[in-house]
Order: sequence, then structure tokens, then C-alpha cells
Amino acid sequence: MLIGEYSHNLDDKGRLAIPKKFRPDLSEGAVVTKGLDNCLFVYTKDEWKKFTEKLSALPFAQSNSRDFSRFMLAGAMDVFLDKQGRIILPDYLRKFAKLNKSVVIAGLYNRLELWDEKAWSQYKNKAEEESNEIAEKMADLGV
Amino acid sequence: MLIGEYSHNLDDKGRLAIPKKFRPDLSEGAVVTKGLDNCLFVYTKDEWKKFTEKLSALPFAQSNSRDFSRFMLAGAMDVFLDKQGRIILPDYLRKFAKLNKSVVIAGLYNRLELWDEKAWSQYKNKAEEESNEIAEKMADLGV
DNA sequence: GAATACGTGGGGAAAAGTGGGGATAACTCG
DNA sequence: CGAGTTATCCCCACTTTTCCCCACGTATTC
Repeated sequence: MLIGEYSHNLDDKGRLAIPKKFRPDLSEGAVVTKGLDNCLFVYTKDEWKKFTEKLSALPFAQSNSRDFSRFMLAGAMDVFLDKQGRIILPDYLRKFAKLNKSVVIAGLYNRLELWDEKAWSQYKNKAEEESNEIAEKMADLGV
Repeated sequence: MLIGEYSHNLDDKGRLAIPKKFRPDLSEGAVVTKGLDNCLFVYTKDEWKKFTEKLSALPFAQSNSRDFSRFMLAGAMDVFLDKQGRIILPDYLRKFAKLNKSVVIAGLYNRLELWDEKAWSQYKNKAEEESNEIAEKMADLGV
């Protein structure tokens, strides 16, 4: 299970070190794609497979689901860990998520999310203020 | 069952001693995460698993459930007891709960809560003043 | 009052993260 | 088609952080 929050540096070559704890899950290869809220999603090979199966089940006659599939699939890229446990992020994904040097790597159960550190802290401030309301809504959903 | 209230010191390295009484429950590993009312929750491995099974079922297409997942999952961290029975709290959790040197560790049946001591005593005062009202509301809930 | 147990603090070894140099492969342009 | 240039990847070395271990002090119990 992928959980926790880490901050690592993107170097000049576009390399990002994955926290040691997450590496075993990504050792077979992983997929990076555009995520929601201006971050990037990183899926393990297995989780990516599950995810694409769900996507392919969407009715492609609906333009909404076509748009969503294109967004998630066209932006996707295979990545591999080098011997130091780093991945290389392609330019277009770095630009999409507006990543600078300092990047937050967050574990969300079955995927990782990559955020520019500033964007992450802004998002977090907002979310923490609202956490009590959100929790109540979640309670309605049975959590 | 985890019950009782203790006050221990956080050292410069971010380490917090767990009361001897609670250690057997956490010996297999535990998870610390952001709680409500600005405290931290500590779950045993088993309790955490139950909790995440509910969370993982949430659809990430909904922004509310994304917010909540990020709060609870990205905010979480695996911790282990060292040979002295201490855990290490990551920086971002210490800041979230505004922990200073003195930390209250409270047992709440199936989880622990960690509070900054000042926040805890303020909360307690308020709760004790209101305890009669609260009790009446609880009665409505069938307690 | 001594002995044991628990909480607290710090020093040192090991591992994780970071950055850069060099070799190999790919691509482009003449 | 070949040479020059660019990009990719691997490896090595440095720095910082983490974690393990030992030692001290206080409190408690017999």
C-alpha cells in the first residue's frame, strides 16, 4: 500500500528519486500520466492495467468519456527506475504539472501523485481548513 | 483495548516514546495519520487495513473523495517502534498537529490520539463545560 | 534505601538522496 | 552514406539524513 508524503528534488536532467519505500512496487515498471487538479499520477504496472480496463469499459459513444480517455491515455508514458531508484519525467509532463525543482511525492493507496511543492502546500492549506466538512460528507458515504 | 492518557516529550529528532502499555499493540507496526480537530490518529496495522478498505472504494473522479483521500492517505505514515519503544513523527505531521515538546497520548479504544499538550487541555476544558449538552445530544443517538 | 523499569538524550555507522562526468546510442544535416 | 551533434543512460562520488545503539537520570517498587 502506497501512503505518505515525501519531498524530493528534480535535477537538471529531469530525474526524480522515488522514495525507497515505494521502489519495490515500481520495480517492474510504471506509468506516469496526467492527473486531476494539476498533478501527475504514477501507477504500478498492475494498477495501470486495472485502470485501463475500466476506461475501456466506458461507453465511447459519449463525448465525455472519449475526452476523459484521451486525457488519461494520450498523456501516459512508461517509466523505469534507474540503478539509483530514479525515474525520468518527459518534458511535456513536467510542464503540465508545472514542476520546479522541489517536487512532492504522495502515496494514495494504489497510485502516487507528483506535485510541485508550492501547489501542494496551497492545496493542503485549503484542504486542511475544510477537513471537518469533508469528513462529514464522507461519513454520509459510509466511511 | 487502548485506554488512558499520558504525557511524553518529543525530542529534537522528532521521536516520541509510546507508553509501555500500548507497545504490544503497535509492535507489528502502526500508521499515523491526520485526525480531526487538529490531532493525529495512530492506528494499529489491523485497524488501518479496515479503514483503508473503505477509502479505496471511493471514486477518484469526485473531487470530494480526492480531497479526503489525499488528506487521510497522503497524510499517513508507517511507523515502527525502535528498541526504546519510540516512533518517529515526520515533519509534516508534527506541523499539522502543531506539536511542541510536550505531547499527550490518549487511548481511544481502537486508536491512539496525539495532541499538543496545550491544545489538549484547552479542548478538555471546553468539552467538560459542554459535557452536559453533549450528553443530551448523544442520548438522541441512542447511547 | 537499593534495585529495577521506563523515559530521555546524544554519538556514530550505515543508507538514502543528489549531482556530475563519461561512454554508448540515436538522430540530423550536409 | 558518413560525420558531427545531441540525447540517453550508466556509473561513481559526495552530502545529508536516518536509524541503531549505548548511557544517563528519574521515578517507582519492594
